Amino acid sequence: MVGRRPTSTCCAPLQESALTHHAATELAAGFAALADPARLRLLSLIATAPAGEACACDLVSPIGKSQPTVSHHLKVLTDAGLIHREKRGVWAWYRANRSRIEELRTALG
Amino acid sequence: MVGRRPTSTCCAPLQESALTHHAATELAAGFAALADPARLRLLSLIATAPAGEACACDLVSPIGKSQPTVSHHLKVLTDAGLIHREKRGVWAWYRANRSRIEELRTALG
DNA sequence: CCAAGACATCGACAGTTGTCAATGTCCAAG
DNA sequence: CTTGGACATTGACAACTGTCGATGTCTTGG
Repeated sequence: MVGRRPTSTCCAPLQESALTHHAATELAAGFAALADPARLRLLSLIATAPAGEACACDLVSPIGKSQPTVSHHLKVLTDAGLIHREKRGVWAWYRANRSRIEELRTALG
Repeated sequence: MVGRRPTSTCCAPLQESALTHHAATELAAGFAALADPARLRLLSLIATAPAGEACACDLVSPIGKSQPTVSHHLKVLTDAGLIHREKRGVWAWYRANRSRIEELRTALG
């Protein structure tokens, strides 16, 4: 009953085979980024934004937290690979990384 | 815009509409339970166990943590609704709550 | 009733995390 | 060059989390 999993992507669905220590760590990091209400709302705001991208300047007031705090959460999401940041002029534009989200979704399959 | 979310489940997919504060909090609690390698491995061990259930006595050594620590993680998963606990005699048997897992999976859709 | 085993709970401690005010950095407009 | 605005980074602090040893609570077998 040792693990037999395709190391192709990050990890096989939870309900198909037991996770290795490494795969579990990788997955947990992803879910940790989702484990905060403010970040979930940021991600949903970005994912549902027109043209698929949102300016940081439009993300502060809806969240109801300070600008540094929102900036921090955006960094956490970025580091986890869930969103992508692009600086254009003075503004920072964010878009959702659908494949990374799908990766985590698949793990729950 | 407080809106129509299907009160049947917890919340609409992230990429379809912005999350309310309440829905985000509810979802975040679920993902927080998944945000630890040990808990992900426990969940995968339980979900892939024969007959769909696993005895706590078989979950300690694979995880490589102490018995109280494993017990703690099982409680976190239980409180988050991801697994269900049933005491039979001296042993505690756990089974995965597929619908709760599916709920979180749907949110990532 | 007693002893042993399975599991949960407690208490303590270190490490991590969310938050904000203050400050830094970069860009654009004058 | 100077100013103002948009974000990021830093520092500090309280709150939370993972971990373990010790201990408590049941249940079963004798």
